[in-house]
Amino acid sequence: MNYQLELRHFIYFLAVAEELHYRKAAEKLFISQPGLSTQIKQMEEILGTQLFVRDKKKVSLTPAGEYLKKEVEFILNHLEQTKKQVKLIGEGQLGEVRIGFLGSAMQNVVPNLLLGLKEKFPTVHTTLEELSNRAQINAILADRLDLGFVRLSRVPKGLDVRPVFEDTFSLVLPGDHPLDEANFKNINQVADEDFILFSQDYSPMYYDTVLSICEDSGFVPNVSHKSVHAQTIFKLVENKLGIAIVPTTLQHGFQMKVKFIEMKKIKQRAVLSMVWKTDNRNPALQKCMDLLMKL
Amino acid sequence: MNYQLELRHFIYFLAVAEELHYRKAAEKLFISQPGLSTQIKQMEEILGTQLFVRDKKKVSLTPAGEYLKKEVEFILNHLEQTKKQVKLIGEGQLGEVRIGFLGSAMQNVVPNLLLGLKEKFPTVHTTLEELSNRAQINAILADRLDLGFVRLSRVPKGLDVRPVFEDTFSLVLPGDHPLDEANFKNINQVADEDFILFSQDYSPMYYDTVLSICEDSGFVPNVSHKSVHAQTIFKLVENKLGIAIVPTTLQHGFQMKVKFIEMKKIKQRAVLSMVWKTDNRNPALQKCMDLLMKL
DNA sequence: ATAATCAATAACTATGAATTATCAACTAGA
DNA sequence: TCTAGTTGATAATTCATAGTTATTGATTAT
Repeated sequence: MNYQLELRHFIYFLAVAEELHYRKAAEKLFISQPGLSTQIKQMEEILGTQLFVRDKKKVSLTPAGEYLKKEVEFILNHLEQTKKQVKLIGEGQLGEVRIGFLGSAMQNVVPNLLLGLKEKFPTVHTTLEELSNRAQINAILADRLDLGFVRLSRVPKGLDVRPVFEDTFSLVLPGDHPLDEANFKNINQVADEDFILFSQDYSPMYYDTVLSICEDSGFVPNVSHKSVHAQTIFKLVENKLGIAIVPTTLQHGFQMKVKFIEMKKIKQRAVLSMVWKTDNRNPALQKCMDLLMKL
Repeated sequence: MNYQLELRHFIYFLAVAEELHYRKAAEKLFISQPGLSTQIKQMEEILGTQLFVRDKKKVSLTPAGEYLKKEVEFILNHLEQTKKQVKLIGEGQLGEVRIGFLGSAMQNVVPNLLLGLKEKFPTVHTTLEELSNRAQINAILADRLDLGFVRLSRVPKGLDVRPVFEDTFSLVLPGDHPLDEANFKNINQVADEDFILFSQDYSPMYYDTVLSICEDSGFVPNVSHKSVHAQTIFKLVENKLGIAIVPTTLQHGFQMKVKFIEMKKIKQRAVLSMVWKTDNRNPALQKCMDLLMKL
């Protein structure tokens, strides 16, 4: 005698409220009329209110039933929507991917990913945050980020990495520097200059790589300044406070009195990788990764 | 294996989503852990989506589950509200009463009813419509009105009537008419004047009653004008186009150069009755009627 | 190792939804 | 005023399945 309301009740109720006829409603529901009768009666008992008036030969709604009908229509409709949404999210057709990236990834990889997402999965939303390598790794481990774009060769256990973009390095020189594309041969030519590099803790891999480039040429660079922003580095070069070595694509999007000399011959590459938590179950992330494989 | 989603599923789901722990959730729900496990699994099957990730020693929500949790919270909350509302409407504590009335009922009975409702059942709303006797009867029969205030002695089958207010009749005379409260004795004194009365089809009972008043005095009135609005009748009297006989309380609320002489001695009374459909199940109407019994 | 704790699985029980069969109340034709 | 044919409500029964107990396998902690 202490029953609970169930969706079944609502569906049955709505059928009767629409047909105002038990037998016809029962037929529509593919159940027997007595079953329907008892369920409606039970429902009235649960709610503590008469919902239908069964008068001589005709069924009609009470005001409470009238009210409930509207509500049930809303609830069942809302439910149907919810079911669809849940399914879509489960399939990764819908949802959110939280992306972190190094500033240098914004030149190329991240915009392409966003464009691809917009085209193939327009219902997948993204949040973007520019973060250092370390900050991205921490955020991913703490489940505050789904996907990161970093320059690291090794990542903590539980995370997966995969290179997505390889870039040559370019020398960054003041606009009026004697060296140019034509007379540049070897990085030894600038061995005595001051160097401006990205900070180690912003991207140790980059730092190590640049040092190894110099090492391969037989000198140790004199690092006078370190920074975390390309903008700052270029500004320092422009003001003749030193020269820099940066990933080639970084040059796009800045308007500075500096010149870039791409060093195609040196073997080191600036590798941008994506990182994610191995057990991340965000289905929208899967769609993202599929897309990145193709870029 | 073709199950239906039920509210039970939602309640179970929410418990697990909150506890993120099957055994604890099951305890909270007073069911066994295996039962809970199978129900959640079934739910995931119905929705076609994983809702929880059961990893080494810890349960967590998938994005789809995260979304569903919010929706379920909303739905269950909305449902609880609805249940309460339905109960209240069933008890007549809430709802709407559609009232029709003759203009003359607005002087006294209807305002008192509204005041009483506001005090005792502030959640019962009303809609008001000034309508003729006939229009009210039709509207009540067609279920467009719950309650009417009419001047009729007989009503069609299926409707109930009950007098709610008895009023004496008053003579309405131009302001400068020789007759007044002091020298008035008998309606015979105005037997030769022109009479202005409410139209028969607006209220046949009133019409008959006025005629019977005259008849009792031994004359047949000369009816020069008929109208449906007190305002019009008073205006005509003011302009000396005739005199009128109206229910006494009608005089309130008008500012006219007319004088009223209450005829307490004549036996006829202007009876205002309430009418309603015998089988009207609007519980808010019951509250209305209870109130009117006490007025 | 051992014990403890997690969720999942298997076999079983028992609740109660749904069925069939029937009834009582009413309507509409002969 | 008889049927015959509606209507929804009851009663007895069947049967699906939610929920139970008992157990397992996997993992963690001591």
